[in-house]
Amino acid sequence: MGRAPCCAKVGLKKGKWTAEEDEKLVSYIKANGEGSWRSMPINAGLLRCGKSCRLRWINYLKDDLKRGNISPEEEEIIGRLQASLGNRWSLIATHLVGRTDNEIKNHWNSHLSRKLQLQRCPEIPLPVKKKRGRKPKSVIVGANDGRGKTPSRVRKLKQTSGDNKNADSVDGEKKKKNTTDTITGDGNNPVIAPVECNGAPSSGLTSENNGSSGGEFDMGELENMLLLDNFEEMTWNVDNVNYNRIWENIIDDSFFQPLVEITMNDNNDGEDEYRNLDRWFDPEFYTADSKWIDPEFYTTDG
DNA sequence: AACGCGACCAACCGCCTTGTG
DNA sequence: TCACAAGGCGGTTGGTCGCGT
Repeated sequence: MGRAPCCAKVGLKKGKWTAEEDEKLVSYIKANGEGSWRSMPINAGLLRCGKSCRLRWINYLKDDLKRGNISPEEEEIIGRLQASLGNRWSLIATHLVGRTDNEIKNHWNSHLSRKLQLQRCPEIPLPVKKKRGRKPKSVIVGANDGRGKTPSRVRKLKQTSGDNKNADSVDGEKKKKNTTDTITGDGNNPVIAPVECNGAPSSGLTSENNGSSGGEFDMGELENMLLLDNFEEMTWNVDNVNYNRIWENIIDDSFFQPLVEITMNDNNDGEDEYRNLDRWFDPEFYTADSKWIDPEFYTTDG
């Protein structure tokens, strides 16, 4: 039993907004600014609940919204961010100027998720539907359309931190109904559980076992990665230990997904440790000394 | 022309998070 | 520390549109 819905009050209008209502809302916000959503409808002379006003403003009436079809470039960004961040639409929306979380979410649910699954797992048959009805605005393409780049490697890395608690969970169980959230981990360091897909190209970084050690580390593959434009190296020193981290640049120069951390053990057995950074990463809160969540370790000996 | 069906998307619902006293 | 209110978020619903039969 949750809180009673805010729109349960008798007499409040629901459903489509009229042009007159839009006008009232816009003129009120332009005169008084955003905020105080609960009292706003009364002050603005609207028979709507505050939440409804907020949603209408954010998703439809704001000046800086970009209307129209989502471009292939935007789809590329959405796909990569969704792979990295999960269904955190509001966070994803901050990387797309003029797009709202609702718009991105709708676009994802309506055809991007299907499109990307075709690209990543073409061998998995999608539910066959009789092809009828309206053609989609943006044509759904198959795996070989030339636009689908290698999916974020993070998705292919094995998730091993099974006892991490989801920040959204209560008593170990998610309260929301029908949730398909793939993010695990604690509130500060949630981790995206990978999508298993036999058709995904091998990165050489994926361990076949769930143990904390062992597994093959393909140095050749790592070197090949470093030749790509979207991978970069970063090194630093903490307590006389050199760290060398490989980053995957998944969006632009300001958004990197850490992929592999290499700890240089120059002073003991000469083995370097390769740590699979199979963890979710929020660039807004990331610092170099962030705690890892149950990472996998790899050694040069394999 | 009428109907059925799928695509689209605005809006709703319910839970979580944050702010405040 | 706790309770409450308000804001925010993500999942879902349902109305509308347009194409195929």
